[in-house]
Amino acid sequence: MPKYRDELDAVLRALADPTRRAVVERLAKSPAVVSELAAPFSMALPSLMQHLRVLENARLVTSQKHGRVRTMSLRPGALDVLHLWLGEQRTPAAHQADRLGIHMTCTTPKET
Amino acid sequence: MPKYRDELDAVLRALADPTRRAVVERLAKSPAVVSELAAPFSMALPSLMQHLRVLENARLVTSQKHGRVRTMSLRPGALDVLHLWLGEQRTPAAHQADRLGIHMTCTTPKET
DNA sequence: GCGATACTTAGGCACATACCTAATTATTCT
DNA sequence: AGAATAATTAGGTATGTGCCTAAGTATCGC
Repeated sequence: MPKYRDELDAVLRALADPTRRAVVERLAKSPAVVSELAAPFSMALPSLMQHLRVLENARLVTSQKHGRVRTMSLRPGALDVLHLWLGEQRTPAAHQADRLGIHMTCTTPKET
Repeated sequence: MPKYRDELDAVLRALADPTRRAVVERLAKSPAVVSELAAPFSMALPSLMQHLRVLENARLVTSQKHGRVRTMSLRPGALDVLHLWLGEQRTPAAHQADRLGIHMTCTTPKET
């Protein structure tokens, strides 16, 4: 039961950094190897690696190494825990907001 | 345009802390005054105030002072930006599911 | 085998964050 | 007015985070 909280905490902490969020955004499109992920950033490789480790510890991404190349992927359902929490927060206030016609961008998916 | 990113960044950073998240959870139920919010925590008041300031800067909450009492409320739609981002990160599989009208809401992600 | 490639490990520095106590301000109560 | 209450400001510490360089390990291609 407190597992959910820990999971959520790790996920939010991981996503609180712009670099890591950018990595997640990139991986949402498709898996990529470490050097691919590193390319867009003007950051030393070990620094990026550290971010990748954080993402992996938060179980947002997984990786597997083939030869000397490590491929990272976004874990399917990795963000579910966040969705769940968000859902819980839209209790009375959200309902009120809905009533008042204040926009609540619910689970309306976007096309890319 | 980069406003969205900044906003998202502030929100995620604010939510990355368990104390602040607990405050948000509390405020999702109803507005509350500072001392009410502080009560559940074994934390000095100024420490909690700092968290409240972070939440306010992230525009997750608003406050107004009447006399010597400050009442904090969750800003309606405060979490929309997160919802929006989350929607964008849905994996290709999720996009497909959306198209098909399958709702992939998580309940309890347990097993690995 | 040998150099190039793709990470990985180790160690270190600077600044941010989360907490504290003590003192202050501004209201409200008696 | 004077004491109690609610919040705020000021200032300090300890740990965490994000970044770096330098050096190491393990493959791959010739």
